[in-house]
Amino acid sequence: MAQTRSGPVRSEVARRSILSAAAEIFAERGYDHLTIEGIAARAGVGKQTIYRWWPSKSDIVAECLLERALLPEQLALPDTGDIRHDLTAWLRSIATVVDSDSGQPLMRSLIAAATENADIGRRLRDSLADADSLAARLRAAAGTEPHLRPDTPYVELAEALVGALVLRVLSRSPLDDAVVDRLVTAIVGPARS
Amino acid sequence: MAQTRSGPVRSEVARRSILSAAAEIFAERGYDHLTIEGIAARAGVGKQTIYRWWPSKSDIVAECLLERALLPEQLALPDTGDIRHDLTAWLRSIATVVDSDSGQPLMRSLIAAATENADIGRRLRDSLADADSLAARLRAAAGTEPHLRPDTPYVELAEALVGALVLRVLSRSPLDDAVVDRLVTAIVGPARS
Amino acid sequence: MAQTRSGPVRSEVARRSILSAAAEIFAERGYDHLTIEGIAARAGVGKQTIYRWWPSKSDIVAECLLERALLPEQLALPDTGDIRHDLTAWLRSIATVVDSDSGQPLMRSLIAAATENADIGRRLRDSLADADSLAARLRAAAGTEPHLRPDTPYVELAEALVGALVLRVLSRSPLDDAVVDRLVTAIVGPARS
Amino acid sequence: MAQTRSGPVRSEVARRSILSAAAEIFAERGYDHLTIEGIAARAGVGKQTIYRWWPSKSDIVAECLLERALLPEQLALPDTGDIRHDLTAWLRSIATVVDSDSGQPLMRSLIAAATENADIGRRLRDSLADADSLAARLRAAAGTEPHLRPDTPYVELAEALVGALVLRVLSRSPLDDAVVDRLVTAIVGPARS
DNA sequence: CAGTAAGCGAGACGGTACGTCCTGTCTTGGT
DNA sequence: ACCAAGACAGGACGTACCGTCTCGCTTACTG
Repeated sequence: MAQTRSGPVRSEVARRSILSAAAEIFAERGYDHLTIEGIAARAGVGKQTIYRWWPSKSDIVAECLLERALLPEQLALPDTGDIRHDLTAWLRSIATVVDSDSGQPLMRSLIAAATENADIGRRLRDSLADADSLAARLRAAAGTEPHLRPDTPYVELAEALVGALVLRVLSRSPLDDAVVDRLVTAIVGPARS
Repeated sequence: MAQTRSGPVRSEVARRSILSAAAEIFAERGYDHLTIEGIAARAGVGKQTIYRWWPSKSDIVAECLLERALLPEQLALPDTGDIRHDLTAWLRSIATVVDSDSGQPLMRSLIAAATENADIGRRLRDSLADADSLAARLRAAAGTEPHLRPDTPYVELAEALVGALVLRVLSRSPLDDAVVDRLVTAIVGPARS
Repeated sequence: MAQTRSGPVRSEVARRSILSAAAEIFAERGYDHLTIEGIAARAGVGKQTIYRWWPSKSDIVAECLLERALLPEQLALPDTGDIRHDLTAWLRSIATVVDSDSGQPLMRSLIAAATENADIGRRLRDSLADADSLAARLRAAAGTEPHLRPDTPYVELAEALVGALVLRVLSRSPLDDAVVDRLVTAIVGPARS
Repeated sequence: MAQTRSGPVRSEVARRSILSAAAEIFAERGYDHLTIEGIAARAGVGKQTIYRWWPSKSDIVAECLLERALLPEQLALPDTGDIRHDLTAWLRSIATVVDSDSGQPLMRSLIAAATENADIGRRLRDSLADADSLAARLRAAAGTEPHLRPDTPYVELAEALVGALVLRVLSRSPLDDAVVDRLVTAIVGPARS
């Protein structure tokens, strides 16, 4: 049986204050204006309490993502049975988030954080394109879409779609409806006439 | 007639020293260890000379990219006529660069720089997927690959491929041969039996 | 001929602000509440400007002493020709300073600073017992005081007197008139009947 | 009748570990590198155990002095009947301690501690010049030394001698044989021809 | 001989200050 | 006018300690 040390235990209050403060500052001012001192001040916490539990600010951001404190929730891929329609709707809802005044910097901040922290990178990929949603839907559509076949590498295809979004964020290209349509076409093939 | 200003003009020597110094430090230590003071010191230049001509360090990096001082050159898409073979070869040569010890951090640094500077983001996209190479080759292959049709949105397809690479870099996923094959399949369709 | 470097020169304004701020805080709160950050804040100066010119806070205090920013001025040994009377008057004026509410901590702070910085120690000794005043007066009195002879080691005798003061400060013993008289007697011998 | 509390009494083991650890660190690294956390760690003791029994680190040092854990023992004033010889021998033995590599910092550390704690100051004075040794010997010599008379204020004279030592430590002046001789002469008068 | 209250080790906590690094602006003297 | 050099005010870094506060344990007195 494991020997547990005695003494005080990690303060859940402090932990949550830190994550909330970090998420707030991140959303308000972006990743590179997110500082340990700022988090500590807003959370009402000593810096050491942060350094005790997280090795770097990117790890705090990663934990914020885990706690769903950073990204809006309405990004789930809908399921009407029509993959083309669902993808279009999903990309458009993403577009409204990403192309908003606050969304662009937020996404860029997330990508910046991902360059320092692999977990954030993976979460960025998975939270959009995880096996249970995007790739799975693509596989499920193999029967109805001639462009998609049973041996299509769905995971890579999903990744490519998400990657296209990332690239548009990085190049500040707008994600308007025409682009959404072309992206859907590029991935699932042209619409049947 | 306009009064032309007197005094010396911009020193080309200083400009090139600065870009070289920046490129070296960037390659050696990454974007976030790249500092104005470090550049000035290595370039043997006053800080003011840097601030006089560039508004931020990301703009210096952007100009380094323009001068081809940062990225290796062998990334041109080959052209044997076989799009599938060419893409595979191209991706593998990218993989050797990107999966090397120095390549991973360098790519992540570039992405980090892109989050601060739209030009870098665009250049990242275009230098890999510009209209004259990747997208053009995809369009040209429309005749031979059944998966690619005249109305396929090549630009977005090319972007998706590059985006997939970016996403793999961010998530530190290796880019081995099997992944390359699947990516090619995802983009240009399954190989004909 | 010496090659002088170009570039900006040390700011006299900053230097004086720092010394004033340090002297104020020292007088108000004592040596161990004197912090580099506190000095910088009150002086309206960056910390680096302090560290650029002084290796430690004790050196700032030493320079304050040099600039006569710390100790009151009325401590000069009077000269009426009567060494016994002059010493008594001088010690009493020191006593009023040292035994005041602010004087005790101030002297202790100076001693604390002296433990970190030999210059302060020497200045503490000399500013009270330097060759031109105390020791010189003792020597000059050799003719009139039987206790003092030409071969009396005046410097050490002066040092012993000052040392007695330091020791009283360290032990928080009051320096009342009776003690002053006994000290004078101990140093220059009993009064002639 | 008072309600006597129950529970364990103060741990003598802990008390001694703390004092030993404090004395060791004090001797090795000086008063300002002596920290409560360092003492606790070396003593294998919780910080609270220290704070429970001592209000500040200077009080720990004071108690170390009481337990004779800090100062070497050989500083007793010898007694051969010849006050001049005894004083000289005593001062020289102090000089070998004080002018050694470790002695100088140790004495300065003690003085630093004394600035925070009156007990240490008094002990510094008394442990060298207490009524039963130095002052008493001076009084006893009143018969044989013409410089010393029955009404000489011995206590202050002893204090002055010790103070001279303190001042030399503060100003980092060496305490060589010539200085010792002059100090003795200053205190007990010139040697008889 | 339980109950219970204090001492103990460990160490998390909110803080303060440290000394360093870098930012972007400015000043100086040289070319 | 431009440059190399670098001082300046300021902000953040990551570390060291402070003194207080839990924790779970052991110990010794008390009813």
